[in-house]
Amino acid sequence: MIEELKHNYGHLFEDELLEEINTVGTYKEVPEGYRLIEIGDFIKSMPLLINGAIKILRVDEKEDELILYFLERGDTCAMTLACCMGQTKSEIRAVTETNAKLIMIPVQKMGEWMSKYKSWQVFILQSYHSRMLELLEAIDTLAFLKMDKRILKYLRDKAMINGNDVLNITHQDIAYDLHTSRVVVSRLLKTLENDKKIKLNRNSITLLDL
Amino acid sequence: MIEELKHNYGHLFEDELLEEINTVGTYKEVPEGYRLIEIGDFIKSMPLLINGAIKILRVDEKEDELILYFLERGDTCAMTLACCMGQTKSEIRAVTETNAKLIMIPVQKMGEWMSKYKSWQVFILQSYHSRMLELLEAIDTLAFLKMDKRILKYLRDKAMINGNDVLNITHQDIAYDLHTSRVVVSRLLKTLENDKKIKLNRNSITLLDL
DNA sequence: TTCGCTGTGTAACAAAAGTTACATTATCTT
DNA sequence: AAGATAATGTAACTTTTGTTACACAGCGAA
Repeated sequence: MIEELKHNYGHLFEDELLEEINTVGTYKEVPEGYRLIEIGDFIKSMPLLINGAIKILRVDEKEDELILYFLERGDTCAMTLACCMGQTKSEIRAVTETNAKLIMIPVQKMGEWMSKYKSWQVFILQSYHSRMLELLEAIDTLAFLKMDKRILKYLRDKAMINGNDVLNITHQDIAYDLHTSRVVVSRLLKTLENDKKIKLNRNSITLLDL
Repeated sequence: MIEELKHNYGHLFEDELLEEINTVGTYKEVPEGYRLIEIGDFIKSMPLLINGAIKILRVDEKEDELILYFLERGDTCAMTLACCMGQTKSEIRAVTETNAKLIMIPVQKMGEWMSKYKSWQVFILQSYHSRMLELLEAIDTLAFLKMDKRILKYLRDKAMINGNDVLNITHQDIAYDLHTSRVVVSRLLKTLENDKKIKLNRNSITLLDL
């Protein structure tokens, strides 16, 4: 695991810290669609993403979902950070978007390394910052965009994350992530197809306007 | 300023840190409605709020606004934190909701104190966490609530912040904060009045259902 | 091949929010 | 008191989104 660590985090952390991570961290491989974190979970370890992607969702009392953002290689979950530090429950759901490899770090180490390694401190603060910006982007999307633009943005983000312009996804899946209804999604997708922005097939959507 | 500092932050910081804050910080009194931070500003100092309240807004290219949350006594602006650390521009607008007293801390000190004072480290991380939770609440509001509930929530938050159930505010003001139109606000407020939840007067709204 | 399930297309209607337009009322200015 | 200005009320209409209902197509299992 040390080579993968170096490859993904070598430019961020000094060797000593990489060694420590290697020693106390647990390597974990997770299949696509696995629920890493559930609302209300107490978090005992924090994930460093080695490869793959993770989808972060907000869920309300009625189990209505809304996608917040995706995490990629080199990212960590700031919400988890917060939960670790504050000993509070998770406010979000995390689901693997693709197969993923992670390293789990026990909570106690986080605070310890904060004082010990400047690079870790910077990493944690920057993670918070990035996640904050992603939440702001999610807010912009909700507040300022109509549903057709939201769908388009969602498809583009997803294509980016998966590194593929052909998305294997159903209209119902999109409806869940954007917290709307399947009929609305089908309707707007059809308009996007007529505008030559996408191509629709059963269980797949191809992005055309890149 | 040292007494006010102790009164508001004494339970958080050790005496030595309070002394440092007192030495390097600048005391500042700001009237209601003053723009503390504008989108795109480079932040050179970070504010500790002594009393009063600050409204944090998101603004898009077309100058459309949306309220994110209010800051109160004892809070600091995590977005400012992020900007300070990362040397990036502000992503939000901050306007005093009431007259306010603040202490401005120069950027350089932030990182310095992070390593030097455990209490400062905890304070900064908790601030990030709190602001993160407020952004999530803003997202919930946008994604899961209809406009009538959003208005009611807004009025309650505002009453809480101002410590007064009588709000001196116009329908247009509300429309700006919630990013909708004045007509929509007037219409829904009238319905809320008919439901005996509020009492409407020119330039003021009284909350009835507490 | 037939059956059944899942996914998609679409019509018809309802609800929510946004827009335009104008009347009315309160408050301030002169 | 008269006129100007700002704030509110409301009607009529449009657009956007959500809901219900149903037809039909693709595809795998029996």
